[in-house]
Amino acid sequence: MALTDTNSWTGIREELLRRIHDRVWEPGAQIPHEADLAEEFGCARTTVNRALRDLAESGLVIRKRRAGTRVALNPPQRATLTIPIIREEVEALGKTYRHSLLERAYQPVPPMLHGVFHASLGDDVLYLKTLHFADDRPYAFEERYINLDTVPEARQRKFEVSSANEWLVHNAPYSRGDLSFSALNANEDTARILDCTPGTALFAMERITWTGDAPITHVKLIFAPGYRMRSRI
Amino acid sequence: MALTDTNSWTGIREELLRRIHDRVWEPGAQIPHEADLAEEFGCARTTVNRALRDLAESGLVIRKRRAGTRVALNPPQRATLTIPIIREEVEALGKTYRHSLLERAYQPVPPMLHGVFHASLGDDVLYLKTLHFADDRPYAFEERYINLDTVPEARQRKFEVSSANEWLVHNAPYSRGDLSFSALNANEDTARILDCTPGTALFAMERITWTGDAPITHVKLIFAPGYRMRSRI
DNA sequence: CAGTGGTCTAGACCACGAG
DNA sequence: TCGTGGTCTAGACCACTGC
Repeated sequence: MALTDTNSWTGIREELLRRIHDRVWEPGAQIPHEADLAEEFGCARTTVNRALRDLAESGLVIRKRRAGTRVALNPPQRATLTIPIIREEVEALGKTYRHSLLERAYQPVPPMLHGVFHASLGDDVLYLKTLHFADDRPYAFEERYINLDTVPEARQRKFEVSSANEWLVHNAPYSRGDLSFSALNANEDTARILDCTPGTALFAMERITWTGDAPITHVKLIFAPGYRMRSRI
Repeated sequence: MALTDTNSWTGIREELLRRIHDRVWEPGAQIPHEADLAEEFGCARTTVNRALRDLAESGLVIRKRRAGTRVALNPPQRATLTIPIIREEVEALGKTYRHSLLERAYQPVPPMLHGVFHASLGDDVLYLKTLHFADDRPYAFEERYINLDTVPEARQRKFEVSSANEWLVHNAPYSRGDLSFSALNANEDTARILDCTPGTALFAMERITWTGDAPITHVKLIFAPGYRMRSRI
C-alpha cells in the first residue's frame, strides 16, 4: 500500500518511519525481526538492515543483539552541526574575509590547560591571538594554544597569511575533538577588540582537538554580538 | 603491514584514515577505486564501500560517481550534538528535576512567527511559559508556541505534570527541525525568573519543529548563567 | 544456550555525471 | 558514453547478550 518503493532501503526506511509516526509501533514496543520485515517487503535482509541501521543512527530505534529492535522511548534530538573554517563561513555570507594576528608568543602551558596539555610543565606552547574580520568589521576573536610537542612545525609558521585554523586543518588532522558552547559577557579587552560595549552577551565556542591521545590545539572563539549558530535536525 | 584487521570494514577505515593522516593520499588527491582497494585488502567491494561511505559521512572524503573518491580539501568539522529532554539532562547531572508552568494562554500568532506559522491570522496558538529547575534552582526558562492546527489535542493538556517538551516528543513526532543558538543579555524579567543579575550573558536555544510542511511548535530556551552545551567530534 | 543483529562475500545491475 | 559509486541479493558465519 505504501507509495514509496519498498524495494529500496530508503523506501523501506520511509515506510518504517511512517509506522513509527502513525503509532503502528508504539514507543518502546519491539518491532519485527529483520528477517520478518525482509519477507514482508520481499527484499533481502541486508536491505532491511540498512534501513534499520539508518533509523538507529538517528536515534529513532534502539537495536540490541538478541533483544531485537525497539522504537525509542525518548527519541533524542540529534543535530549535526557543521563548523566551517571561519574564512569560508564569512565568504558564504558574501562578505570579504581577512584576519589579523594580534599576538604570537611562546608561553608556558596556562594553568587552565594543565589537565589537558599534560606536556612537561617546563615546555612552552605557542599562543596566538587572532581577530577575524568580515567586510572590515570584527567577526570573531580567537585565542589559541598549540601543543609544540605534537606539531613542532608550527614554530616555523608565522600564521600571518594563512590562519592557524586553516594551517592546522590541513597539516595536523585530528582524530577527535571536544567542543563546548557558552555565553559570556564582554570584558573590557574583548569589548574593545570586538568593537562593542563591555557587558554585551557574546557567543563563545571552545574546542580541543586530539590526534590519538596527544592534544593538538585548544581554541577559544568569541563571536561578535548577534552571532547565531544554526543547525537542522 | 597494518596492525588493524584489514578484513573488517572498521579495520579498513582505520587504514584509510592512516593514509589520509600520513599524507599517503594528499588532500584533494583521488584515491584508488573501490575495486582496486578491495583487491588490495583482499575483501569484497561491499566492505570497502562501507568503509568509504563512513569516511564520506564524516566529511573526510568526497565521493562522486564517475569522478571517484577524493580526500576532502577542507574537511569540515562536523559535530553531532544530542539535545536531550531537559528532565533527562538535569537528571543526568544527578540533580532533581521539576518544572513549573508560569503561564498558559491562547494568543494570536505573534508577529515574529507570522512567516513560520502561516496559519490563518485570526487563529490562536497555545502559548506556554515554563521554568525548569534542577535541585530547586532555576535551570532554564522556556517560552513555547504550539500550533493548534497541527496539534489540536494540546488544548486538552494542562502541561502541569508532564512538560510540553516531553508530551510533544511523544505525541507529535517531527520530521524536521531548525535550530539556532545564541547569546543574549538577561533583561529584567528574565533576570528575575532565572535569579541572576540583569545584563548577565545567557545561552539561548531556539527551535522550530515541523511535521512535513506544518509547523508544530516554536520554543525558545534560555539557560541559567554558566550553562555550557557540549559535544564531541 | 540460542536468537538477534552485525558483518562479510561474490556477483549483478543501475544511476549519475564527468569528459 | 561509459567508468565509478550506489545498491540489491542470497547466503553464510559470527558476536553479543538476554533468557
